Amino acid sequence: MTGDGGTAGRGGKRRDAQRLTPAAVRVLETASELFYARGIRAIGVEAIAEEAGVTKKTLYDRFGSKDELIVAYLRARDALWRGTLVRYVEEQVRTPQEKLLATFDALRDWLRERNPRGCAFVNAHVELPADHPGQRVARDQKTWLLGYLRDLAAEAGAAEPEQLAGQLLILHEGASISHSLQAIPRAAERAREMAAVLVAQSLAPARVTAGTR
Amino acid sequence: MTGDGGTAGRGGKRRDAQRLTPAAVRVLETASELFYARGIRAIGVEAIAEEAGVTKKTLYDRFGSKDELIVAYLRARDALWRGTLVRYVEEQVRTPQEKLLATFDALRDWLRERNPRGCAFVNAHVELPADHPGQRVARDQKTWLLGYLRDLAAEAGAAEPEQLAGQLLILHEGASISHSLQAIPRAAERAREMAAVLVAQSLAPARVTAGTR
DNA sequence: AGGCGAGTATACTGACCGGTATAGCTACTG
DNA sequence: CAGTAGCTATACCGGTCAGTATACTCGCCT
Repeated sequence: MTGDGGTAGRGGKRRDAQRLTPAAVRVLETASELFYARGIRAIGVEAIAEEAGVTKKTLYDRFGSKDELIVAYLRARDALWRGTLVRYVEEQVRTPQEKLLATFDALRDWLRERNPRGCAFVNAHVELPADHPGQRVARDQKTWLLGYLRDLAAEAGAAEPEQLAGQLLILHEGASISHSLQAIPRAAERAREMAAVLVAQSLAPARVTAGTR
Repeated sequence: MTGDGGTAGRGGKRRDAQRLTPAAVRVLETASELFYARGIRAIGVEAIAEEAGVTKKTLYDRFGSKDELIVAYLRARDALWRGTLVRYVEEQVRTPQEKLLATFDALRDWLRERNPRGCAFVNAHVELPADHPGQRVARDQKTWLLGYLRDLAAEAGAAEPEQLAGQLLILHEGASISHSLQAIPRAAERAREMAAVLVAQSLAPARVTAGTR
């Protein structure tokens, strides 16, 4: 027993929903699909409720408002991608620098499988107003990824992990968008090729020195 | 010569508005600012008309519908960015490979000056439904940029211009998005650094004898 | 036994938004 | 001089959408 039980002493009505009811799970799953596939602003709560086989009342009882549902959607997606990425990277025995490159393999699979519209956080950032709580989730996601890449870069012995991580993040975002726009075939693979060059360069004492400064 | 992107209107109706009336110019300028700054879906025609000092009737007389106004906005922005980029690249005497890198300097200035929300076409692509006519304008923009980069790459004597152009496009998009998300400071500069490495590598492979023509 | 959490069903409100209608004004031009 | 292009002003329509209200059912847990 977590002991948190609802001993009525609390005035505030908490709806944080750590544990979701079955209906809430369906709502969240449906919302995730529709928000991602057709855009957050483009889809209404009515459509979500209907598609989830739930009444609007239930939706509002569980999530409080569309804005909160949006945040829940982004958080769920955040957790999903983090898990997928880290699992992919750690899955096999790899050298640290192979791990850095493996993040692009993970991205390739992720985009290929069921994410034609690119990064949900970038999309949310574009769609939502600047002061929407979802913006924070989106930024946190990028901050986390940057940190993860930095850690891997440091582990690999990069000369300047922070800088390399920044470069790789740009490649991730660029590949994601280019895929979504269908501007370039196999964008993730191309980003990986670039990453390979940069990682190699960052690990080898400067030789090329393209330094136009 | 880049095969120009085309965008030739097929069997267009009237109201193509090559020459805009003074009121139409104000509407388009206002719409451009508001659509870009706050999002296409977030802003209504009423707000645009009011801000432009124009009645809704005039707006509809000139542009027909919000969708057509959106297309006009995207086309105008397309022309603006193409002009700015090409002018920047051709402005000074540069070697072909300096031109490739200069596109990132142009991007840096563009983002720094008045475009904190990144690429308007990426934003439009995210905001608009898949079958919206604006999607075509957005894709054409990317196709043009890819072609422009390919031509510069070929001019510079890159081993595989198409491939290099694709890489550089990914870098452009990645820098743009990273800037917009404020995930990385000086994203365009970092993208330029990466581009420098890739360009150097693309020109140097298999002892090219560096025929600096 | 009974209370409550979770849910269904349906109807409703209030705001906003894209687009239309009507009426009138001014300046140019054939 | 009359017609028309370009414009203002205002009111209105129909639809959509977030969110609320009411009333009722079912099953679990004290």
